[in-house]
Amino acid sequence: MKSNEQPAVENNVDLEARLNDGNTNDINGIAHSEHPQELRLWLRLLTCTQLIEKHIRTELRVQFDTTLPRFDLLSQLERSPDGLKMNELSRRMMVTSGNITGITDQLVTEGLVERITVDGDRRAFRVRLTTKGHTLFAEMAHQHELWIVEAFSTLKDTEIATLYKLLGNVKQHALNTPFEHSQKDIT
Amino acid sequence: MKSNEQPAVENNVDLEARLNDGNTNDINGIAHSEHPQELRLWLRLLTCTQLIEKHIRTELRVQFDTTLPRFDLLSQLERSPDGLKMNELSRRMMVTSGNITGITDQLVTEGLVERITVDGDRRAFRVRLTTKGHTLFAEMAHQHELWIVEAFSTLKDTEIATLYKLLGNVKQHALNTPFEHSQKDIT
DNA sequence: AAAATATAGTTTACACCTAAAATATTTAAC
DNA sequence: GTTAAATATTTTAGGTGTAAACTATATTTT
Repeated sequence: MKSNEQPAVENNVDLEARLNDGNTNDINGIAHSEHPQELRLWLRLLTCTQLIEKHIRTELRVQFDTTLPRFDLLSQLERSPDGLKMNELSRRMMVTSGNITGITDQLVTEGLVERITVDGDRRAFRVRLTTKGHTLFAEMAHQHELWIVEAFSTLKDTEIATLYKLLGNVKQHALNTPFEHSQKDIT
Repeated sequence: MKSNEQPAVENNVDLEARLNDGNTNDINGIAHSEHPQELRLWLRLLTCTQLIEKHIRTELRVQFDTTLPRFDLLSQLERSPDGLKMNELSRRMMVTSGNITGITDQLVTEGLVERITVDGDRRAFRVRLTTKGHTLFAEMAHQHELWIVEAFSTLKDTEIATLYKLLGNVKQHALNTPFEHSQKDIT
């Protein structure tokens, strides 16, 4: 009776399946395809992020009836008592400004943030936490921290530090290597 | 003249902004909030994944006029000459089966995959690469590998191995800790 | 000052993604 | 052998994400 198994989490996660095993290599194709190490790392990075992210999304939905993007936006606002402009939110959250418009609309409807006009620039708004938003975010952030700590509880402090440092290199490299396409060399 | 700066990539990425600096800690609030290390790591992990993923999405769109989910689905099929059932794709890609339906529809329209009936089970389909799909995927996968190798080119082999191993621990921990909610202990 | 450009934000069209309900079929139970 | 439960897939409704077009305001150029 295979009735009550875990729904999807118990299963293998085979994102990492699309890789040559090293055995099944065709004899002449070895030289050109000598980089599966990076591919493996990328798929694992992706899997880790997705697993943790899905967990957080579920908890936010079940416990607070909200979503990750909304939480993230509140999170950005929390340390800016005067609020942030829409384009500043867009930049910090690495999403398009159209997207910020939608999420902000949701949060305004829920009464958690408010749009405030900016003196001297009638195009712009500042988005600011309401009292209700501030209070609610505090609760959520506390829980959120517990989930994250749990997610990495399998690592020692030194290992966390190592991960942090190595990923810092990856991050900087990504930021310094913008796009092949916008590489309009001035030469 | 601040005219032609890089559009968004040159900017700081401030996902990691929502953290106590360690300096600005209120004196009495130190004890309870002693876990920002994990939070920092999480935000950095997220930033790395997002930067690389956005890059890949852009390249796939510009160079091949396709999307990451479609590429991923083709990728899953590539090593299964007989195809995979929808629910198997769903499991491997960690997305809902409804989602697989949509992506498969797209790929069928593009002529890259085909739905094949399964003998003895008229509910199920196997999805299989067409010749066209197989050929096109080979090109894309080659480029994809180059992008990924580039993304991690700042790391030494030993560092890649370290990252891979530590993330393996995180992944296993996430897989072994399903959901607080579905934790129906048999005890 | 008028014209050209840049910027802030919204809207539109479309792809993804989810959870939940609906369909169709298969398997298990009685 | 009919009913009940499980399985495979699709459909539906709604939130999130993008790129590109659009509106309105600011700034720069001439």
